[in-house]
Amino acid sequence: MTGRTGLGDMRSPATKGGRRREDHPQAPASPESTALDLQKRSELLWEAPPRPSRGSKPTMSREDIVQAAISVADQSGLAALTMAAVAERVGFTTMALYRYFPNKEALIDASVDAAMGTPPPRSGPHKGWRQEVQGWAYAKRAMLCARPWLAELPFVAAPHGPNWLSWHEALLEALADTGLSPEDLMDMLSVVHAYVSGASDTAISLARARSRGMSDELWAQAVGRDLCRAIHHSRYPRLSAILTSQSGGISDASPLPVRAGRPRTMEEGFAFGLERVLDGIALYIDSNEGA
Amino acid sequence: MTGRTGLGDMRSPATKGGRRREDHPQAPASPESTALDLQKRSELLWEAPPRPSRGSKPTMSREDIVQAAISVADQSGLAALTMAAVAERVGFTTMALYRYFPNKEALIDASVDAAMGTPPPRSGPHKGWRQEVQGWAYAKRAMLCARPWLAELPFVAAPHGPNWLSWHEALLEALADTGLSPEDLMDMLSVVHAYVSGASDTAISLARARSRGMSDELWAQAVGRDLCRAIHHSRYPRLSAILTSQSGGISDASPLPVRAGRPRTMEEGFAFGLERVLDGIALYIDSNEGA
DNA sequence: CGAAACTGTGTACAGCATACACTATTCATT
DNA sequence: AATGAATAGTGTATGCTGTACACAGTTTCG
Repeated sequence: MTGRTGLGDMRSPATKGGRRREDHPQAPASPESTALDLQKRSELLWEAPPRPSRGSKPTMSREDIVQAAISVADQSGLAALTMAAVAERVGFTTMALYRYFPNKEALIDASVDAAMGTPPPRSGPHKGWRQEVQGWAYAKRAMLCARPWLAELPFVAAPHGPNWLSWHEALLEALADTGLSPEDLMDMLSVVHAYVSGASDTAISLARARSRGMSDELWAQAVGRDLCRAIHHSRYPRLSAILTSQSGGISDASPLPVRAGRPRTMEEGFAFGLERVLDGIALYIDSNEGA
Repeated sequence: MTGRTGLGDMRSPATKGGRRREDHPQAPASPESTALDLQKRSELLWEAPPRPSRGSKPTMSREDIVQAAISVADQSGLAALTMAAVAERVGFTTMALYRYFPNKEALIDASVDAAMGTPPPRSGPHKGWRQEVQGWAYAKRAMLCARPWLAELPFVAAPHGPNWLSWHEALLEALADTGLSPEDLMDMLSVVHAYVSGASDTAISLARARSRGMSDELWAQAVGRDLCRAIHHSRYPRLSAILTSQSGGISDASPLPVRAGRPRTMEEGFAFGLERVLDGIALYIDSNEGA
């Protein structure tokens, strides 16, 4: 959900430029072709095509290209992640990349999974589900903030690569000692995942602004400004009341989420929310234990 | 967070095409210019420029253009939302749009806020925070699923328009009888918002697939396929165990989130998670009441 | 009336993903 | 060793994109 900034054009349903022999002008992509696309993408992500025996050897590996793509996105954001930019980084012409990936979408699929990495391994023994889930949540949030461009890509549910699965595996491991049924486990996984994703949006946005050279103060100011418009509108009585409720209200430079009184940092807000979510999960686990 | 599909190129940090007089080749956009951009965008969203007295009257209103943009995105997705497509819809040449909005970003800012609409008004009296928040959550989820392209835009925290604020206002109203402090209210708002956003990603992705003409079965199949790859990998023992845990494991056509045994629908999964979150919030409210 | 300010049009352009034709390379088969 | 097929990377061209700029027509103020 939610606000947005720099974004490069990605993953068009129909191919973007170029010609397409059988493109019906307005057809919304036939179900079959779309489904096949998803399958192809998934296969490309999971199955390395066999190295052909004939012909000259490739200079680079797919992994090299992916690393180049990631470093471009890390340095300059998703909008800068163009085939030309990646090609230049590896010392290729643009078209050479198409020997490694059939299109930009496939390259991004691979880059996303690689950039996600794997969750940090647990150091000691299992410390109990609550602490383990907390650790997972912070790790995931940190990963997203470290590569804010990952969150700029719209969710399509598929394809999901090896690393994506490994984050899920880790969360299931964190929940190992809860004694929940498989169905409940999957649901809990969804809850935690949903909260962490949703709650990280703001931090990710800040990370993005930072990487574009914007100071934290400037960013907070920009975000606070919109919120503060509520103050002068009768349409937002409660928001207005909260924003003016304490200590002289909100200065223009107040951090976001804007808070009167003792200001809480974004991290504190995340931790606070996570505690609520974990409390709710704990309640369910406890009530289940007797059964 | 999350997977992804068709997406149109949007909101580049530096303007996309065209020339830019003072474009330093690699400059990451100076802090000042970025901040000014955000301020300009916010102003465009909130302040209607005064109608000039001289010159011919505009044929359309900004609102007309926005509606055209929304209907293009509704019908054909975000990738199809191009200046040319919008112009054609209103019967203009492409360039005429620039008399109404300085650039595509501004048009999208306005379209996003308009498309978000306002939360449905409460019909009866306040039914207690829990039920009210629940209603809000379902309304927001429904809104996002109805316009899945909204969730394809990456979050930038700013600018936030009038309707965006109105959703927040409504959530605060739902929380009115909790007796929470302003700071706690804002945090609770963040928690609920985060869960709803994050937990709707999958449903939104399905909605997007649907609007592209993909059947639910096909979509579920595509999503399930990746998950099921875990089964054959020793790297994902827990995921694998869950997926094979019951009733012959997961068929290729199983719905997502994939669940063994009694399958739960996506909506049930959302409801389940929401209950956990609300439980956690309730716990906090109750423990606060004594204090 | 005429100048100023505005509206919508036409044209131009750089950047994008990518189709296609090409040369150079390297192995498998003879 | 010689030959031919499959491959790697290059070069060029195309359609689409957002948008700068110059223009023609319209309206209103001085």
